[in-house]
Amino acid sequence: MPELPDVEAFREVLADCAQGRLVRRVDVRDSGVLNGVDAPRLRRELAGRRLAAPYRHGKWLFAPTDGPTVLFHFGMTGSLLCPEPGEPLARHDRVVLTFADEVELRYRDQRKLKGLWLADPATADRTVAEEGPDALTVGRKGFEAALTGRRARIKAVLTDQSALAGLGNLLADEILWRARLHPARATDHLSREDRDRLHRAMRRTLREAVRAGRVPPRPSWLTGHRDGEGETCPRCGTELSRGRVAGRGTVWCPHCQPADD
DNA sequence: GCATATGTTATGAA
DNA sequence: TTTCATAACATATG
Repeated sequence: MPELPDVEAFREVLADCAQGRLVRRVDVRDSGVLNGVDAPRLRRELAGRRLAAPYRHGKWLFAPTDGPTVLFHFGMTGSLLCPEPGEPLARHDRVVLTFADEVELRYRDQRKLKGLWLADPATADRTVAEEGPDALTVGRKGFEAALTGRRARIKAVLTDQSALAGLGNLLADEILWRARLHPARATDHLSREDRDRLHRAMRRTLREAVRAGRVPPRPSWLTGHRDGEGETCPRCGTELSRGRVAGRGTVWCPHCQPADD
């Protein structure tokens, strides 16, 4: 599930649920989601700490405390929730933080492809530095720099976190559809106007998706037509094409997004 | 059993 | 050097 808009929603969960509170208990129910830290050390290092303001870069979520910083990456199936008191534990609730007033924060994850890290603030900064600029806030110049020198197919570049941070498979398809660019177009063959359209489409798509807390599968969006046979383009009615681009399942409109380069 | 799935990463080939 | 496909990770669903 998680791409930038989802992670942004998890940041809000963290801010509402945990910011300013003291950690009372750390319950690691499946240490398979811990990276570079074991359950006893996580417990030791977090117990008694106070959560500061969380921040996000790309698909990474950072939860600084008055000690170490907790890093979250949600992989394909992770989520963060602040359940009502008494909400029974779900099968995939892997880590539960309980705060001083019994408020709970749960990291839930079916597939355990990623998970939690514990880092000092400098290491957290290094994680950010390894990525491209955040897709939600990058301006036209930063976007230009992210594409410059890249010859890969545009979808591969958009989803390459070291070029631009935050876009995943659904968002890349949605943005390219809005910008009327075929996902397999060579990045270095795009015109300035193509890149302008692409940046504008990215901004609009991200703003709306962040507002929705996800990439919304609305009928007016491409994402609303990914599943099922014979789906048609919500803009022109042409039957959508499906294939594999940059190793991922890809949907595009053969009429709105011509392949020629 | 097979294919698919919104994540990243290592590997070997082109 | 860059890019690509592929497999792998762990699990669920159709």
